Amino acid sequence: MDKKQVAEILEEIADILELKGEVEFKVRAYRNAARIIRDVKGDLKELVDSGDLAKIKGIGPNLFEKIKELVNTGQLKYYEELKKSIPEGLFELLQIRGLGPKRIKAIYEKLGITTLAELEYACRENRLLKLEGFGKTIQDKVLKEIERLKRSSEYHLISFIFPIVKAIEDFVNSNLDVIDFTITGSWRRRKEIIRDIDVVLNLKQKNFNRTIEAIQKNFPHTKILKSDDNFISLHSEFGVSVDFILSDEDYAFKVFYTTGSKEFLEKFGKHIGKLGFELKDDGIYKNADKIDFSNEVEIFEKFKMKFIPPEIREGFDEIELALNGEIPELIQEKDLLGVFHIHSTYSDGSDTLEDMIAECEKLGFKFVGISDHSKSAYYAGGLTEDRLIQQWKEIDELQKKFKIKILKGAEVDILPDGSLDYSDEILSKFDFVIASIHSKFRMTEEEATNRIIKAMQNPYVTILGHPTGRLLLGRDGYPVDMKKIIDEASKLGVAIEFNANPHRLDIDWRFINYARSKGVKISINPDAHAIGEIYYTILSLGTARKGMLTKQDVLNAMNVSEVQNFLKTHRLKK
DNA sequence: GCCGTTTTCGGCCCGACTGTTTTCAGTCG
Repeated sequence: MDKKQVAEILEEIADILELKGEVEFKVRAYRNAARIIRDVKGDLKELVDSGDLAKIKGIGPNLFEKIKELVNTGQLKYYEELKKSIPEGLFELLQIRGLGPKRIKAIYEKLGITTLAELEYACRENRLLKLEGFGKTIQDKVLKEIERLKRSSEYHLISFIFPIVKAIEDFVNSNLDVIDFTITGSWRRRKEIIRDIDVVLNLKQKNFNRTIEAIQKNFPHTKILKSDDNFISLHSEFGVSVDFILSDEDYAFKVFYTTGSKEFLEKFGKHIGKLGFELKDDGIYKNADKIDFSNEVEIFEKFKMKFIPPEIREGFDEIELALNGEIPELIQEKDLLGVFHIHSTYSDGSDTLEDMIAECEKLGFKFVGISDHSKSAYYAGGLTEDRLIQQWKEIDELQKKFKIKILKGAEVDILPDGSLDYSDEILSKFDFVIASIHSKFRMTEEEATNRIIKAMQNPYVTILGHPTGRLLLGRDGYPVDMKKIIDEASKLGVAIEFNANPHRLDIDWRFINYARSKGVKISINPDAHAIGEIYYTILSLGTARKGMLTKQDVLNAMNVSEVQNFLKTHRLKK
């Protein structure tokens, strides 16, 4: 182990000690030692062997022994033990400028936050404001910093990719002379997390150099990673890799092929192989002849398949369905008639009830379901019964002002024993109730599943909120037997939320098709804490479509009277 | 953690800056 590596470990020990609240002078001793090791002249191993290292001011007996162990064995027991004593994710938080060990310690101890994604989510819910010594400025700064850090990591949330996609579309439209272009890859398939962006270009003049020039002119901080005659890969200043794929007559094929997924293409290739065709990475062949396609639909038609929407090209049973003409009509933006799961300043939202409602009306929705947190969610300023009554009064007043139908609801905490955070008497007064878990995540699968099922059995619960509690790129959800929960929801007539917040996208789309096969309604909910978040409903629709959702499967694709009817009969049923 | 010694434990760098709070705490360099 060389000087640099040893110094880094000593620094890390100092970080951990600081996070653990050790006396600052001990921490300083480690930092000091790290600097000494980094700067010391001569070979470190010789200095250890001769004992000369111990003579340097700042290296006492204790540090000398630790450095000796590192140099000789390549590891350090003390360090390994120390690392285990705090959550790994806390190290990431140290990268945030403006957050030192003291503040991270507070965030960890008071809010239980251990990862960047959790911290970001907490900021968006204004939970940092609740901590002593924290204010809006720090919270905003933290958010900005997290945004920066996220750019350097490998995978990205769709809310991060979306504006980049927009920027690329604008760039292509105004700078390149194209016949057509498509952003393909996992973005087109609306995967829940995305690594890079693929753009297939069909240029009027196949001028490769001019394309590169235009890119460099518009994005001066962009680095071209590699390029050849029909491929430009760059690390964009957005912090994500973008590949431009230049096409010719093979535009349709390239769109098809780069959309993927790998699993879908494999199955597709296997199928057409049986028919005497071959799928290669540059085209579809019959014997030695490449087949021309003028658009993607033709590719499917050629093999007697119904068009498979990109979102469901994941290598499950979509090819069989397409061959049988059984691809369902997937839900579209225009089908969404309302939104549930809207927070306001009554609990942890940033915008007032009136502003949230006004925005929903502006977006063309016919109904809006208000659902602030329940009383136990103290971290989110959950509503006591008194405040609830106040909110209902305000809603009644606002209803006179707005055309959009306002539904009174709540996001009620499912307590650890599966009971709910309001009495049945209170619950009966809501138009709808979303039940979600926000506390005590550490459970076995059986415990979590039973906790949720018990909550769903309450006659007033209409929607199960974010069923696993996962935060994408942040933390795994609590383990649940999702099929069992869906079966139970089916029996009880409870709808399940597809939480459209890009951090969640929970229920996972992989279970949606099963839910719809059981007749369980899915509610596509923005879980909005600010007016700008209501659009999550639209942004995440594509990921919901991956579960083959149709209009008939979606609770908020019903009109107002249908929804009211659903809510009413649901209670009678139980 | 280390240092320095009045050899047994008290002291260990600090000012600028920022944000929160209204006199101070935390971070950074």
